[in-house]
Amino acid sequence: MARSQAHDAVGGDEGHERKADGVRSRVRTELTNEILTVAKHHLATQGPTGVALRAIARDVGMVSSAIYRYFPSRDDLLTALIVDAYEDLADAIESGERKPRRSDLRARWFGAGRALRQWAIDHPHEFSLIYGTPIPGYQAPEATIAPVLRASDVMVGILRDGLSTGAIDAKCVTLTAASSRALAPMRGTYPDMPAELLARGFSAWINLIGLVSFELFGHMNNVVENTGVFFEHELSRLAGDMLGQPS
Amino acid sequence: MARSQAHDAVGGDEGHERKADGVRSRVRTELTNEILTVAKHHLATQGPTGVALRAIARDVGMVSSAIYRYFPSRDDLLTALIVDAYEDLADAIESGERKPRRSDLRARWFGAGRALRQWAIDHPHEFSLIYGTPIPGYQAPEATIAPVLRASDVMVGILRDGLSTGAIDAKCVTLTAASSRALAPMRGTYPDMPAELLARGFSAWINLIGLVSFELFGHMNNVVENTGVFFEHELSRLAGDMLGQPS
DNA sequence: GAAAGTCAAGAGCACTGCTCTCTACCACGA
DNA sequence: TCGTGGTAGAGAGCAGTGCTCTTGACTTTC
Repeated sequence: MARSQAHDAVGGDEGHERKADGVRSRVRTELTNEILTVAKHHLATQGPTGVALRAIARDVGMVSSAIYRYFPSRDDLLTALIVDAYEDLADAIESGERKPRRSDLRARWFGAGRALRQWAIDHPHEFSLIYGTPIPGYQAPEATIAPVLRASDVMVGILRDGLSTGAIDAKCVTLTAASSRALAPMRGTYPDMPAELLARGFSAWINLIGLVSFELFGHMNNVVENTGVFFEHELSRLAGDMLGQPS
Repeated sequence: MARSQAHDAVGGDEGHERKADGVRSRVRTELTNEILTVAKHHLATQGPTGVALRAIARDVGMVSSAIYRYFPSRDDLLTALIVDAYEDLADAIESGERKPRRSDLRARWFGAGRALRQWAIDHPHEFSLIYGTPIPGYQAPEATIAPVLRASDVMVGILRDGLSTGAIDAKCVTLTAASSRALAPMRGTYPDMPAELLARGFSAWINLIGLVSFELFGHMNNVVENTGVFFEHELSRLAGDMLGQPS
């Protein structure tokens, strides 16, 4: 839930935290939590423009300048919300993929995909914060790496299981030497996986996010009538590409 | 370039334009153009937040309230910029697809895809305005339908030519009855095309936009080293899916 | 030439992020 | 136990935003 990170971001020198929790620091984290909760509510109801320090301060019951004791700038507050959203999304995907029995790779893929779409529909502003236009001055903090990996771990996990049981053919896609080289960072993250399969998985992931973005951002108007059905169709197509055709 | 639309949006009752161009209306369109030019410059250099009526008015050399004579609100100005961006993008894709000889479907697809990516890289804020997070209160005006169709016409054109020469197998993808029904609006736009092929083409288009978004929005950091090479790889994969493997 | 319509200008409202100073207060060390 | 230093919130203020309304000048039309 990223609260501790937000706290650290303000506190700065950890030398003061060795004494653990005095009364003061406890009140501090409590207030930090309250600010974040109110900010999350504003984000969910009014979007990013609704995350205004003054408005949040009004709701929390303190003066606007006091907020700066907890978050040095509005961007820092938004960053905390972004980290929160990443964690939330990872939770949703993980729980969606965990429901089917482990041997049914296709069901696990569908579970993860559906969870992603449903979360995006339920939290449009949070999804936009992650996969929409980035905030101007902002660049992804370190804290987002972990939850991003959690989501990709789920997807790679499906492929890995399919590979070990022989359900997936690693050579399903051809990859030129240059393309393989281009994927070096990802191959470093999952050194046990064949590059071909990683490439295919990343493609599918991009496709998935693209699908949800298209739907959420209104680019399916006048094109697709029933976006849910179309999403299922695409999910099935991608499953076929990665895991082979259904039995 | 959407200037005339923007003008109409303000003028409102067309009954006054029958007398064609008096001195006054000519000055008016000239000023409208200047405002839009300045706004485009601000958008390109500082992003959407830089499109501030007061700042634009300062550059144009008039008082802020005067802008409202030409654009009733900031959203209307942004809408004009969005329409402009759509037209610009359609221009780029069309010219990119038109370079190779007509019989080389694969080259035409690559030309269109590369043009899309290059335009997005050259105009990141304009791309974000179109395919990024939508503006809160905003919904796509009628004027965007035409340029969107221009882009999709290019893609469908490639598929149509491949179909007529027999290079493409229409039955390359299976489509359930429900999926076919879900695509009713698109099928209405291109009644001569088989639904299977339209579905495949739309998928590829979503994939393309997703790829460019991922790259532009920084989601390929720590994953892909050479995004250009990866994009070519994906372009090739999508071409294989739609047009068959290269000779 | 007078009436009608159009326009820029200016003041003003309600916001925004952010900085600065000032004064309480609380926890800690001597 | 009493100072003292760091932390807290409060308030004023700056520069900017979108937007509205009124006022006076101008152009077009009859």
